[in-house]
Amino acid sequence: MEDTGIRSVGATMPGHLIRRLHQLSTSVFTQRVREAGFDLTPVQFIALDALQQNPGIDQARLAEAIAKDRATVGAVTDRLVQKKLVKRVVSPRDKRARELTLTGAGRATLDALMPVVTELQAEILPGLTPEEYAQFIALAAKAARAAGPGDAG
Amino acid sequence: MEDTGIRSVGATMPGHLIRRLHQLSTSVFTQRVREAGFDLTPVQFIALDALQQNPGIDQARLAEAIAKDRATVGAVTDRLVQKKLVKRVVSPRDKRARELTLTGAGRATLDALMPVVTELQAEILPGLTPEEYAQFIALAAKAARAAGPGDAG
DNA sequence: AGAATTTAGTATGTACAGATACCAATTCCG
DNA sequence: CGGAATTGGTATCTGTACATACTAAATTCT
Repeated sequence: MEDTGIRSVGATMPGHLIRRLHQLSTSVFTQRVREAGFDLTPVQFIALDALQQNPGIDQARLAEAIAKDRATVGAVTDRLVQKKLVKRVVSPRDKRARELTLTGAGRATLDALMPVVTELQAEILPGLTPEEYAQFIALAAKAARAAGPGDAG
Repeated sequence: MEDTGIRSVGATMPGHLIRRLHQLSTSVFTQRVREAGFDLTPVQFIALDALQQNPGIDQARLAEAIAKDRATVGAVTDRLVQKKLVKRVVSPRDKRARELTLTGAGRATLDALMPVVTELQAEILPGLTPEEYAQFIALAAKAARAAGPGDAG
């Protein structure tokens, strides 16, 4: 790669840095998961994880757990149902709600992917020492916690 | 908000934390900018900033500067041209390329927004002390630099 | 010069992500 | 109990974001 003289932008802007890390994280995840023989996005994975930890919750509850809005979760759920990783049934207690559970395939996918995802996490923040990595996680978690669960809507 | 017993997910996963911060950052930016009387997304702002620093570059060069792919930059540029913040002309040297420059309105928008954006940055990482904030920026910048400019495409 | 490769931009398709609006079902409250 | 407010889900719209594939133009290599 030759030097084009183009200066990259936003090197000290937190928003831009976070956006960069976000796309890096997504691309590493998608690539490694595909190499493992699966076709699953980060959000789909997080949703499966949330459903394993909270079986039978409805879409609004899932949205809360993974910090997305209802419309997004509806679309993500559509894809997971279509891939037969999640079962969606109308709640007998509340006809508006749809209760979500992992299918056998969903559980199997999550089990197979968990070690892959654990291993890929270091790649998401390349060039950091283990101490720096831990520090970054701690700071990010603190900021995310301070932001609260309901801020993004 | 009452406790529903739903556990949130991914509290130690860097990818999920980064995704959370990304949405927080976007929502803070959009809200503050709208309050200032403008209708501009974070990516559109970064693009304007890049064009001010590198007037006359083409879309591929802009994509490189802001770390997006050509297709995305094409769409973003469409909107900036439509808003009359950017002028797009076919390069006389290379008939494939389109040279981009800020219009007067583009420069004015950038000037008006710069202090707003500077001020809003602290809000993107709430609950961090100034030292922690600086630390986070340093770590994020280090990781982004290690990732390299061409990794996400 | 001519063929092969690379590069710029666009088109299309998929997938988040939030805003808004809407319907249906439920809960709240008088 | 019955009207009002809330809640769950969907539909639509805008805007990233990337993959792939395609055209046209430029560059490279023989």
